[in-house]
Amino acid sequence: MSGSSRGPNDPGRRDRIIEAALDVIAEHGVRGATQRRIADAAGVPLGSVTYHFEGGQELLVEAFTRLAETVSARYREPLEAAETVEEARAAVVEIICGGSVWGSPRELVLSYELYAFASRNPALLDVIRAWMAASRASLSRHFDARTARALDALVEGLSIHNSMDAEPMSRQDVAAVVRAVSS
Amino acid sequence: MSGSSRGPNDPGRRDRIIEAALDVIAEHGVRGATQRRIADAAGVPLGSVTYHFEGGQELLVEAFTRLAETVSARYREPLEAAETVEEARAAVVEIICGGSVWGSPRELVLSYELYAFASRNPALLDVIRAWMAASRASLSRHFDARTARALDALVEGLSIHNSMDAEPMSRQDVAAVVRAVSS
Amino acid sequence: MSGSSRGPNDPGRRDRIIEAALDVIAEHGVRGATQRRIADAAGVPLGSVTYHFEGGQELLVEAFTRLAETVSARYREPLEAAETVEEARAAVVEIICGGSVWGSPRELVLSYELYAFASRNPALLDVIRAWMAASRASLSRHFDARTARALDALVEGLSIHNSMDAEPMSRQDVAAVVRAVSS
Amino acid sequence: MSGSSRGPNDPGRRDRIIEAALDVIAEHGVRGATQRRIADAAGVPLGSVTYHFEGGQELLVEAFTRLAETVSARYREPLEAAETVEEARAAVVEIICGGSVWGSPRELVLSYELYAFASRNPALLDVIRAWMAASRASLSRHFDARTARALDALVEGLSIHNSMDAEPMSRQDVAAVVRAVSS
DNA sequence: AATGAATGAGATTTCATTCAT
DNA sequence: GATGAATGAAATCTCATTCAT
Repeated sequence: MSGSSRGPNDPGRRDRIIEAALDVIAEHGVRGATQRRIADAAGVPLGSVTYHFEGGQELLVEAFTRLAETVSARYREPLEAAETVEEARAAVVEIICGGSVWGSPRELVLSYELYAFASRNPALLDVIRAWMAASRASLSRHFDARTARALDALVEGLSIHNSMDAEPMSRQDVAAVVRAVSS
Repeated sequence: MSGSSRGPNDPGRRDRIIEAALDVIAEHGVRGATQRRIADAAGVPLGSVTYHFEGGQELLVEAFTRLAETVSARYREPLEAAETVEEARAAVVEIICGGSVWGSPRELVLSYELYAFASRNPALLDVIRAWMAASRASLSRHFDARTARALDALVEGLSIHNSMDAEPMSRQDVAAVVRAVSS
Repeated sequence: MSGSSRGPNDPGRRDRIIEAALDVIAEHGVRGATQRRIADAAGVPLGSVTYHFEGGQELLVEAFTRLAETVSARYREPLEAAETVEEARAAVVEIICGGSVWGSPRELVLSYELYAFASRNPALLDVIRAWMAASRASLSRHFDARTARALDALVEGLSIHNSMDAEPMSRQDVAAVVRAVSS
Repeated sequence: MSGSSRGPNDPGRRDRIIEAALDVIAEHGVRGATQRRIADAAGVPLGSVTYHFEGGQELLVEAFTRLAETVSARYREPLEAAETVEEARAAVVEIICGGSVWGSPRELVLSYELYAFASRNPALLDVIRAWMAASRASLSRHFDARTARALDALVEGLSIHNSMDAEPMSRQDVAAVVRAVSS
């Protein structure tokens, strides 16, 4: 009975492949995210990728879905913790300036890849819409619908520009803009 | 004798290939932008692509550079035409809601691909920075630096979200947000 | 059920490709030794060549290494069989004139290709040096070091010239020269 | 009348291409001797190579023919200058050990390429035979036919081995072998 | 005569997928 | 269930040659 052949010997493997896929996409882009590279990054044999995922498309969809969920969760937390409008504004500033949501350039780069990829993939477009809806729902606990939407867009735009600018906008200026939009 | 479009004399060919590359990227993504597809889209033989461009990377860089210049120009025009702050605000609203800058989903999709691609290509990062600087310069004719930056980010964020939302933010609401940020 | 030569189980395939490579080099030169031709000669699909060898360079190096080992072994045998100096001289003459070492023009032609190729490949230069050292070691069982070296060079030079001359040097004359060098 | 279009503007160009071809073969092998590389090495446009030579084969044949003539001439001179047998022996030793004939590894490497290439090119085989005949004729002024042939082979073999050995045979030893063969 | 542009053929390489075990 | 071997398709790249000027 030693070494049973029933059941997965490595239950976390599927997850590891998904995480590795995101790493590879961040480093090489969707274009360079070949199954072999993903397998290497995950430390599993190539056949394992084909075994766990029916084609490369499926793996990409799952990876991006996970990305959206992860980032979305990190977005929601500080907003749900806020109890006053003032705290909510501070949370928005933190999301834009702090490293808590877009922890590293990694997530932001991945989001560009996601947007590009989702343009041709309806399933992922739905994932993005759900993500956006969740973000706005969190904001709506503190702001009216239109302001929530505007703040959400502001987070998006400032995050992108800050990541590309030589010097990002100061936290103080971000706070001023957030206040202007939300009052 | 009337200018055949083939043979040794086709001075616009290089340009046509670049335009075709953008079309193919918009339709199939950077991942699907193979040289053969680009050649077919441009109506030139495959060898012509490798003749005019030293490898696929160079072609992508040139194509994205052209994209940035084109979109940047379309962004600048309405702002430079504006003569009062009020007109400038209207121009910003038009850029976000109208079809003049992001004429079609095409340009927006291409910009996602560009952001993703530029993350791994310093030369293109510089192109993007120049684009952003030009946009802000146009805005700075009417607004102070911080506001210019904020509006630029707002354009980015709202454009993206509007393109993905089932129903985009109304022009009226956009105008309200623009006014809030710029006063 | 009788061992099909295809499918996932063909352990000799790597070897067959190497042999085929030597055949193709002999017939078409290193210049004409394309992977497709080698694959055809080995009776395997093209993909199989790239699967077993990391690039064409590796295949060439392995093929030439095998050539050196094969020819070297054939060189050594008659010399190790010899028990007297007289028999050793006869063995040298046999190596030069008989078909035992340079069985066919094939091996000699291959050795030109090897020398040319090794000029730009340190690993193969080492293989050749080992080959030469082995040859001299065999000769040194019967002759002093300097004579061994001279005889080895003589074998080389006469083999080459005989293969290109319209009429090779007679066995009798070869024997005389060998005697002159080794006394 | 300035810049007449009649007649070749650059009469030495054909020669320069041939020399460049030998340089490229020495550096990259016949396999790497592409017309583009040769054109670059000669400092002429690519079209010029096709213009002066009907196909790459012709260029290679001419280049190797020139090589044979050049090396052959350098071989002949010291032997024709010799007036006694003793001087002739010294000349042979000089050919093997000195840098006068195989001035650099370049010529020797080129000769491997030539031998390999000539195996599949009858015209070049004739060039090699003529070269060998000329060498022997020079030697025959001082030695009998059989000895001439043996010395010629010895030159070949020792040159090759010396070029590959970590340490070449000493001039003194070479002289002893030459004497042994030629007495 | 001479050449740069152009192109088709083909060589190399990469890749997703299949399959036997 | 899991995987290494294997392969065909296709993408990239190289090259000799052709052609209009």
